[in-house]
Amino acid sequence: MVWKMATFNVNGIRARLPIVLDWLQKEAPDVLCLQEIKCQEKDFPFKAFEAAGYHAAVRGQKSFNGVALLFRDAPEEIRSETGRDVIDREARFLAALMNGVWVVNTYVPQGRSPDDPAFQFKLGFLKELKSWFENHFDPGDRLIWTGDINVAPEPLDVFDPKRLEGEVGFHPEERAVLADVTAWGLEDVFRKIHPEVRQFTFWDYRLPKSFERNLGWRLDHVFATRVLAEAAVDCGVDVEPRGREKPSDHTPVWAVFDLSG
Amino acid sequence: MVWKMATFNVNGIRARLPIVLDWLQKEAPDVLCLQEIKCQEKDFPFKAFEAAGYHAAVRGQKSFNGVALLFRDAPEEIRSETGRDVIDREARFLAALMNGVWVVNTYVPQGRSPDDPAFQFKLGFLKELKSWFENHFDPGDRLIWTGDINVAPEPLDVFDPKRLEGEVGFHPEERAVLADVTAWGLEDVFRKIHPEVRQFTFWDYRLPKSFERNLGWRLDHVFATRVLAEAAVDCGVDVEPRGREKPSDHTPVWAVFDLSG
DNA sequence: GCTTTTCATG
DNA sequence: CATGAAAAGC
Repeated sequence: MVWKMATFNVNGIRARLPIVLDWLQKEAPDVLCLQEIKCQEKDFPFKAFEAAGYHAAVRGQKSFNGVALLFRDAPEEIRSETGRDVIDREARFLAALMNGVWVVNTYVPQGRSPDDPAFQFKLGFLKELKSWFENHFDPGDRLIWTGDINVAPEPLDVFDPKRLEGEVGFHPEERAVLADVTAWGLEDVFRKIHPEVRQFTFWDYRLPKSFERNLGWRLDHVFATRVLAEAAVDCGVDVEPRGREKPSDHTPVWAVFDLSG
Repeated sequence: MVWKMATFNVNGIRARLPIVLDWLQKEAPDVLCLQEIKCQEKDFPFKAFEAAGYHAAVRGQKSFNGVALLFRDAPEEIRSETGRDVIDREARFLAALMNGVWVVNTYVPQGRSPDDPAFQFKLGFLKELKSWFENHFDPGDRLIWTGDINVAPEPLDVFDPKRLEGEVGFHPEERAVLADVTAWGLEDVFRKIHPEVRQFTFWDYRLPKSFERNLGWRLDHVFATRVLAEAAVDCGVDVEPRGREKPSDHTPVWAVFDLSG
């Protein structure tokens, strides 16, 4: 069975509804992980997605954050909480077991600035996630950790690594903590398939013409346990939605896996 | 010379720009009087109108009110103040002499409720306008008073005169004051041309499906001095803009005059 | 309902 | 440069 997943930080699902619906139609993933839906469950546009053939699970919050999963086939299990302090503090986590794969969708805190308490919140979130993986899963399981991870892992993943070194999103401490999480047993699927490609997933609204000048960051990831990463057939970033009218500042990342084995 | 004027309460010119541009293209009036532009002069979209072949005069105010004139040919004179207390208090008045006709564009205060100070403000505005006409013009001049007058003159001008009797916009006191202004020497051009037609120009957003059910009011008017009213060739309400996506709650009223005589 | 301002967040 | 919220006005 060939299985396609994707992740998209939409920056407000209500504002981005036409773009997301068009993308579902065009790419027809089995699952789409959303971040920054910026609404409560009661305000989530379930109907529009039903009409497009997708069901949804939502972990909402008023105004900020919020994550969701859109899927064609009912998941076997859904988790919107880890029972831990940091991760559960805001609506940033939603996991589901679908087609035998655990899909863990996170909106990792942005971190604000390295000397802000938000930065420690970000590091704490990542550390807690690692311990949650350790306690609930085995690196031999079929598991994907995806979403807006808000960390660019390598110099190749930011538009100007010298200038951006030490900035939030490309700070050595974050990269070390991220490396520690993935060291549990996760591979960066995009990087595995495209070892040398400089491809971003986020372009800041506040930097003038950032998208036109490709001044971006690769912050949205698909990490998979080794068994799954070896089953990855393809992985890519679709830049089209970022070029449309009223785009999100992020654009979708997708991956295809052959789950036959 | 055949001359076409129109009036449109846009409820925010920035939000209504596409609708107004389409309407100018479609109807090509010589003058379009706008009300409730809801912006300061510095935020008025002059450029977009220039590109469409129209120049603008603006009496702006932050957030509320605001009136403007769009015209093809430069006016001979423009007035944005009367020098009076009530009319000049807010951005609700803009007059220009164009093609030998004085076009007086007003956004008459809505009045809020009959026991609110805003209601007296509305009555005072109308009374002051009458005295301004008396002091500056002669009923024999070519003059048009137009805009959102916020009064339905007759039972035929509201969707349910029994139910609405005494409500703001159809209160006997306002109708009396309006009748007193027009008694100076102004005719209701729409009503002169269509003596029996029940045609509204405003449908409240807050009343569910008001437009679809035609639960409206005729609040936007073209009053002309007798000489001019006799030169009126046609007058109508264009309901199309009110039926579009993201409409204003008002729709344009237009009139055509034969100015040859 | 709909548009505006101001505010908080990214 | 975006989003969403809240309040004021009609």
